[in-house]
Amino acid sequence: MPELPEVETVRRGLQAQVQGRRITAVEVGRERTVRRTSRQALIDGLTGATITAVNRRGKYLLCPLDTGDELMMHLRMSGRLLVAAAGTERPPHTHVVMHLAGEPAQELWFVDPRTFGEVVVFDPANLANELPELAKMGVDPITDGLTRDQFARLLRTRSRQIKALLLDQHVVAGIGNIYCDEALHLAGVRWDRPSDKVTPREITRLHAAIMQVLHDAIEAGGSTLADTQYVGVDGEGGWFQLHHRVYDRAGQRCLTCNRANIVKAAVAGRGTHWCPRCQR
DNA sequence: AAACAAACCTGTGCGC
DNA sequence: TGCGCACAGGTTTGTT
Repeated sequence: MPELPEVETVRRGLQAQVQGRRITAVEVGRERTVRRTSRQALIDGLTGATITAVNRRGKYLLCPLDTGDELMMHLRMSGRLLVAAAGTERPPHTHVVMHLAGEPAQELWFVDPRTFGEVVVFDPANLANELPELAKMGVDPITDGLTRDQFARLLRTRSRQIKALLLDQHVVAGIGNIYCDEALHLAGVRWDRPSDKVTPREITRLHAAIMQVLHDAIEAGGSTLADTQYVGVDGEGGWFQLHHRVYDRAGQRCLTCNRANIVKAAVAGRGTHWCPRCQR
């Protein structure tokens, strides 16, 4: 579910609501959510700690603590982070609850029906051992910045289908299925083009498309689909889904050429949407 | 090395 | 209305 724009929206919400606050108590329901370490490790690592910042790299939320450790939260497919008044009835699948010091008395909930998401406290000095995939993460177009030439080099390094390369978090961090399809359509590039055969002009267009779609989606608060799985920390959804030009529009007329219909096919198990007329 | 399938789970939407 | 199946924003792992 949540890709870079959704996670960034959550990050901003957390920054406004929980940065600088101390965690007074922690409850862990389902242990699967803290499988990277353990229930006790999370409780010990967070109780009494103050969240000093809320950062993001790709789809990873990273909160440095005043203890020197860092809190990492990943929403995967169905995770949600919600800030609510202490004592409010919790939704089903609330697996972690952090009680926050200060007024008003509030709680931070990690809610996750499919339990693919995770929450862990780690030692940033030992990143390569404790979170190896984060240590090898690629460039985040928003957090790190991504220049057109830097992007061009990433495409030339290897020959892979462009969609697979864009989705590879070790190359570019944060792009998921929705924004990948949207960016490729904006740029007029088909998903199965070999990355090293994309022309310089197309690289320029694709780079601009990625930056634009991520930027616009962040401005719109992300995409909330019909199942309302994704929402910000206040429970409000985003509205970028209203601007989707290919995602979830299979069979509908392309909004760019107004002639062909959007096609959807399963590519490596992922739904892939494109316009056969606009994308070559 | 690249491409794919399956796996991890639960909820929803669709066709019958 | 009810039932069963296909499918879903992510990532890892194993197999061609």
